[in-house]
Amino acid sequence: MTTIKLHNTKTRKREDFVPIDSDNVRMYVCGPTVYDRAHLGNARPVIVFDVLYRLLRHVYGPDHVTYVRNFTDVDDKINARAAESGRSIGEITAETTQWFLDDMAAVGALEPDHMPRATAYIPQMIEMIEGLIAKGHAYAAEGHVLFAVESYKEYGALSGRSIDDMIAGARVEVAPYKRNPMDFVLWKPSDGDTPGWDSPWGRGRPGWHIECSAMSYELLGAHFDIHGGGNDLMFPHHENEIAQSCCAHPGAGFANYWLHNEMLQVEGKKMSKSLGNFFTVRDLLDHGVPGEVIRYVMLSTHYRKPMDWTEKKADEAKRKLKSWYDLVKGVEASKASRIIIDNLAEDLNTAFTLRQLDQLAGDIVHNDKFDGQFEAGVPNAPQMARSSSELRSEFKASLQLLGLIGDEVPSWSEETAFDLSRFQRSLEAARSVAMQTKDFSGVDQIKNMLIGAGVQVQMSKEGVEVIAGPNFDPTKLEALE
RNA sequence: GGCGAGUUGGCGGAGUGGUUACGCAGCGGAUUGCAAAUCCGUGUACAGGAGUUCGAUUCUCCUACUCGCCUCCA
Repeated sequence: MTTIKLHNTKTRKREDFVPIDSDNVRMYVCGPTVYDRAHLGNARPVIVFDVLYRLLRHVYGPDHVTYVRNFTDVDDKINARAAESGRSIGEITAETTQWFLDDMAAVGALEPDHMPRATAYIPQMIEMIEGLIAKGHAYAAEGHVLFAVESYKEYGALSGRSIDDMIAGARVEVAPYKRNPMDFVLWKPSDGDTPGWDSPWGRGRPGWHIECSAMSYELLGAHFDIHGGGNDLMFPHHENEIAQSCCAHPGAGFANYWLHNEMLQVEGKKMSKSLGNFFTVRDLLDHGVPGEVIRYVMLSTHYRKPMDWTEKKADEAKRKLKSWYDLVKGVEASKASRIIIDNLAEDLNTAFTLRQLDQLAGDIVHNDKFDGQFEAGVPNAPQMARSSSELRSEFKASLQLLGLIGDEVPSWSEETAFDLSRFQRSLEAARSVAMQTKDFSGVDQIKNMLIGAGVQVQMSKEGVEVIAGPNFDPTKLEALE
């Protein structure tokens, strides 16, 4: 069996992944707060952990992996959005949740086995909070319930901070009811305009971190294998999750492996609303960047390195994917290549995996030249180790494992339906005349106009081929008529 | 201020204690009326300094620089 190696943030080392129960490998990834379209940065953890999910399923079997990714549908950002738009909270979260699912499906992400919504787990959160109070890890004050960070001596271990360090440069909300400035909210009171639930501390709503602790416990238990998310969540979110979960279920262990993806940048700069280089996955899709291209670009950088989104990368990815898809049209997938699995098992080395795929593609092209010739008795033909069709099936399965293709080649990669045949005929006619007269000026004129319209013109001894290129513009051809 | 990641050829981006992935671009060639496409060939790069070592781009330390998180945001 393949040994997967993962970089564990908890130990800051690359470790062999050993599941608690190989019949049920359990992974929790922090999902979105549903108040708006997912931006490109949101897609990175989704794609990264989707690759891990696919790899785990491949290694342990599809029925032996449980992947949970939540929707946080109670949050002050949502409340603010509702207030400013006049729409109901339920309407906003339902719409945004569906957007997220649609957009993530477009970038090839499988749906997790469970996608719990925070509002469906309020009783479990209240129960957990009550338990924390009972054990002396939390206290109620002025309608709030706060987690007492000093009650948990491991607090800060994941992100490598001490409570004292953090207080020094603290940007924490100072509140008179906090025993320690780092104490964070488990429950807070709601007024008449904010959503709230009845609780032992009055009508209120949960703080940001408790939902993940409650839902992971409910769906995966007190001890599970992998917990993932963006590295911006490391502190405070994951730190607080650990504090809550480990104090609520002492000795259980919570998550064994913590994985964090690095942040995304755009053209070398941080993507942020204030810098104006902020865009959503939907923006890209609507501007003709296919989901597979987004995915390819994401996978071309290792997940623990900052990834720079550039248009150039997207263009290159598109070209590369097109050439790959050409090789697997109508091909039935077999088993993914060993070398692809092995590279993914090395802490998800997707960048190297893409290079290996390209190698496979090259092998297929090379193989095609001699395929079957030896068997057919062609003189001097080399015997190929494997047939081209075998290689293609393996290649397709490898692409599928990475989520870069489904059953069919994506339609965007097919050529334009625009009929170019009459241009081809006139070019052919002009060329055959020119071959006699040796005056190619007329041929070149037609050719250049076609090229100007984004058409790829290929002339050889066998004939003339015209193919719509990536920047094909039919309107420019009309001037030719 | 605290925490963390990184610095590899024109660009992107792997990897390794000793034999210089790979992609794109470029260059040379084959091919072509010319091109395109394709194919063949071609690149001695690892921030700076010190140390460990027979030998370091790869390990250790220091310096410089870049980036991110601790705020909206993953």
